[in-house]
Amino acid sequence: MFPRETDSLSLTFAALADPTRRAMLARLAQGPATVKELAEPFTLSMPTISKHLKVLERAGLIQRGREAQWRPAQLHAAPLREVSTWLEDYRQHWEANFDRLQDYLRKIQKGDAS
Amino acid sequence: MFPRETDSLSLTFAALADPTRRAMLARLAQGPATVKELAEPFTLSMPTISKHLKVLERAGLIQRGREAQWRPAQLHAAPLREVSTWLEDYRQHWEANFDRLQDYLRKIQKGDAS
DNA sequence: TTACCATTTAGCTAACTAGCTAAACATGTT
DNA sequence: AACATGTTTAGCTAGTTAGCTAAATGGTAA
Repeated sequence: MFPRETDSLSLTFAALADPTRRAMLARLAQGPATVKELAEPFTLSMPTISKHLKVLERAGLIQRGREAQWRPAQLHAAPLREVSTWLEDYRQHWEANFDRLQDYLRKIQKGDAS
Repeated sequence: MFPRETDSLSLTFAALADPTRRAMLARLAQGPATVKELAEPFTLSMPTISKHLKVLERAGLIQRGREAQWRPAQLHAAPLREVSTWLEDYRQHWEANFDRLQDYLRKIQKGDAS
């Protein structure tokens, strides 16, 4: 009904929410690759691969070049820094038994001294 | 056509790919809250809020309790640790001009000495 | 029991996504 | 010019998502 969210973080998270695309990024972390090279590990059709690349490109996670009939892709990790920054606010919540500590604090706050 | 991905990381990223849900997590980082409290900052209907909570719960990002007619939610940050671990492999790619360095390395590798 | 408050379920719509095949486009080779 | 290779576009289908309203459920309080 309403246009879907297009804020940068949402675009990035959505792009990362697919194992095929994450595998592509992992490959590109090793260096640039052509579409054919990126498609090689999968049983997907080329158009499907092409679409995945579009999603990554729209999220700013890859940049594409032109070399003869090839359209090499390379990783552009800047959006991942945003993700990392976002995550930092939650680090204390997952580190070192924090959840159990929280539970304890909540319990004593309710007056349960056991 | 095929069932959609259900691996843990994909579920987590998909849950995070929505600003409403991220705002809910930010609120829950301050402590548990009821559905009504979580809904308060938004103009969304209660059923819509309820659905967002389901998505967060399915991703394991929140846990829910029962207290009389309330169903309080609390943050469960464990899945975010997975995200953090996944991200680490890419840290070098976004840090300190790394992209520009990569460009330079690629250029000299192609024999362009300029 | 009735009323009220918090929350979820049912059922709908519009938009988006991931996949496909077939066809088109782009570039280099013969 | 014709061909081969790499990649994208067009157009389809099935399934998912985010929103809504109306109705049902669960629990407390009169």
